Amino acid sequence: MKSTNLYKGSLVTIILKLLNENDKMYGYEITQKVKEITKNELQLTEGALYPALHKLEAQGMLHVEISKVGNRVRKYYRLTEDGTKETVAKLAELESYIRNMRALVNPKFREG
Amino acid sequence: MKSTNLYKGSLVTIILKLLNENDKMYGYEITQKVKEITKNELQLTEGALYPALHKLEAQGMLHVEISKVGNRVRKYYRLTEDGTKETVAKLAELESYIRNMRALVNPKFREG
DNA sequence: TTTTATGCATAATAATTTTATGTATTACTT
DNA sequence: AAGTAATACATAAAATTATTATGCATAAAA
Repeated sequence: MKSTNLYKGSLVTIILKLLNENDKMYGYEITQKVKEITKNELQLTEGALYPALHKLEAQGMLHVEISKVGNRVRKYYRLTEDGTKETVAKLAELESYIRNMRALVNPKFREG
Repeated sequence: MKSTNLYKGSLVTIILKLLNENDKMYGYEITQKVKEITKNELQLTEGALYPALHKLEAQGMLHVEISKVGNRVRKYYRLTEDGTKETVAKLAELESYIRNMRALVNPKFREG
């Protein structure tokens, strides 16, 4: 992740949501998708991405499927059932975070 | 900071914005203000807050003014000029972050 | 009078990410 | 044909940030 330090803690949410939307993806593909969607504003670093994928897999959130394209190895990741549940939870957390930050930063968003 | 790990990296933004809005505040007051605004959803931990205030002071973003209320010491923090500039920058970063996260998480927010 | 609230502080630990590497295949350019 | 850029994985050391656990002390409330 290369950008502001605000993105700290957002990596898992991003990975889960993209997998939720795209069925299966491999690591490099995720980095490219993020660059594309954010118009180069956010670049996932490999040193953050791969350990995060491995951890999610170890936690049973993702299932891996190794594929070979020519002589090159690809690891396709897919959400498990638990991963899908976790995605929902993470998205709710993000909405809550955004709501709270908006309230903190903009008095207009503070309700009585 | 006690909540999701999404808040990692947001502490400085929160502190600067509250000081920008309230002219001067002391540490404990900041924790209470955050609780109030977020309706207890976000609790700043002292172990995070005080070191952050000290660091911002060392960086020249904040100016301290010690005050005594009864026998109790309070440290009022106030933005310096640099601190005010930094606040503007941090708020812009937050908006950018929210925009990017919305795009990542909600296809509706992706523009061509 | 004892608990809760106010008010500061720091140190050890944990978690997450950056930076720096490393390996290897494939495509593009000159 | 050779060199560079892109694709694709991986990990380890260092840095950053926050949590947890303390510690001290005053003031208010039960």
